[in-house]
Amino acid sequence: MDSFREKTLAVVAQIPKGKVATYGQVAKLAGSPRAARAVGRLMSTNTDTKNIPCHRVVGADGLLTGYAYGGTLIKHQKLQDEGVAFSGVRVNLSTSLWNA
DNA sequence: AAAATGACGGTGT
DNA sequence: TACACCGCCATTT
Repeated sequence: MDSFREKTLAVVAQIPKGKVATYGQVAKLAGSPRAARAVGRLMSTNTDTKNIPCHRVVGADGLLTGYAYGGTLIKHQKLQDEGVAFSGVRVNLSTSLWNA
């Protein structure tokens, strides 16, 4: 499928370890700069956690959201374990934002 | 085919 | 700075 969801999943799969991307960034790379919502929806419905590191996708301000596997706590834990810098409850985008 | 939903984002109050 | 509302896009029912 060449659907937007396939592209989105592909983009997320390209996020390097120790880095994170915002929904808006992923959506933009997928081909629709305003499809941040669509991206999040796809993650929640598909939960391709085995193939897609959705835990590396955070909000525009670095705030962790959702994560259908075990909540934001697991997401936060995984990111931190990968070397992502955290600023309290949110990711330090200044140092851990994925620069495509 | 149409309406509703959702892990967002930006702006306004 | 915090809360609320509207707008955007794609998927699902």
